Amino acid sequence: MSSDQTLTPTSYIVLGLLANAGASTPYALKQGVAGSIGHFWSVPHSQLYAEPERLARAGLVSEEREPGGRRRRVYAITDRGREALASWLATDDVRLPELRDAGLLKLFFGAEPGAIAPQLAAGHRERLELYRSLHEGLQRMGEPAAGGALLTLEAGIAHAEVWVAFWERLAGEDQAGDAR
Amino acid sequence: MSSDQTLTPTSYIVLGLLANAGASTPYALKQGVAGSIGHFWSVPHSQLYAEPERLARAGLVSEEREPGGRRRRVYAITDRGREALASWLATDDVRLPELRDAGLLKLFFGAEPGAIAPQLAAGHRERLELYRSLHEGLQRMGEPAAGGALLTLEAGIAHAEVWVAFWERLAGEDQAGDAR
DNA sequence: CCTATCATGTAATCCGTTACATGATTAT
DNA sequence: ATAATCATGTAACGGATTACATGATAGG
Repeated sequence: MSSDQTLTPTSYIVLGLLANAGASTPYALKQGVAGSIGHFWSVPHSQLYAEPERLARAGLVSEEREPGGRRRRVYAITDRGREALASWLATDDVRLPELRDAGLLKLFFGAEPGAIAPQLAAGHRERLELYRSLHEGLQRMGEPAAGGALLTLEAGIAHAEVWVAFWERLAGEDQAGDAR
Repeated sequence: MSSDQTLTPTSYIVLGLLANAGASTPYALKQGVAGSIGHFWSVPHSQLYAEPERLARAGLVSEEREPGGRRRRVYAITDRGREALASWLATDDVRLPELRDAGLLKLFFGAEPGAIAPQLAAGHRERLELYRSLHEGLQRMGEPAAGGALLTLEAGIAHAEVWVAFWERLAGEDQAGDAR
């Protein structure tokens, strides 16, 4: 019951996944992240070994070992973990996110747009199409309780569209300038 | 000349500011960040004391002390620092940024949109208006060499618009649902 | 058989966040 | 004078990145 109270976003990702998927090994968490929220907030797999340990120390998850074979660690969310997750979900802590985009940083400091815009445009376009197909897939199989994922993807789509338009504009302008 | 080569975005922010503004104290760097790039990529002031030290060890900036008074440290970019900055600006390292938005995270894990949307909508709207006025100001005083800042603000405006629309939609939908 | 890739974990390093602290100015 | 804010720094702690490592499983 040493609840230090300083939970990070990584903590809530682990708690959230455990709440949705039930007891999981770190590897299962890794799969869970990769297949869903990881598109918007990735977590290196080493953290998915370290973080459940911390949460176990805080009493928010329980830790057991598989009986046979590799005796892997299996984590499950506890009642206190559910409480912590629920109270986080309910609070309106409005820390506005920053863009923190390395491409923008370069642009700001005077990089030639043509040197970076095409690659970024292509990357964001690819991501945009992934989001669209994921969204379509989720919608098609009318999952209940997938509402959060749908909304998340909608936000991702809108942002990817903005980025594609932005970098494509710069790529185009530069190309025009060079061609003249 | 111990060039470890592992420069972070913070490193380039410091190098970029020193290249643009000339020799600066950490406090001047802090002002520089706050007034410009800090809107998109903030850096706590403690880093603006630590980072120049690292860069000095790597030979990318020089460090001197004011002769009189407080003998504050003054940093200036060196030729090697300019090279490092220029080569970073020229490379098309396409690490796509992630959204990493705490609000989205909550949404994904099932938060009630109405609990968080209004605050976020308001916050993003405020930021949007700041960006617009900064953009207008920059444009009005037709600075040369402010092209990067203008483009950065244009990206910021487009993203803020997307966020405002997204959270306002959720705030509205929820309100409608509650009102019934 | 051999070699990729998947699965599963540990270790080291370090940046970044978060306090803590105190000297100067300015305002009341 | 005294409070408040600006200016200027230091210290500690810990999460995140990155690399290192090795056992299974499947494909060729």
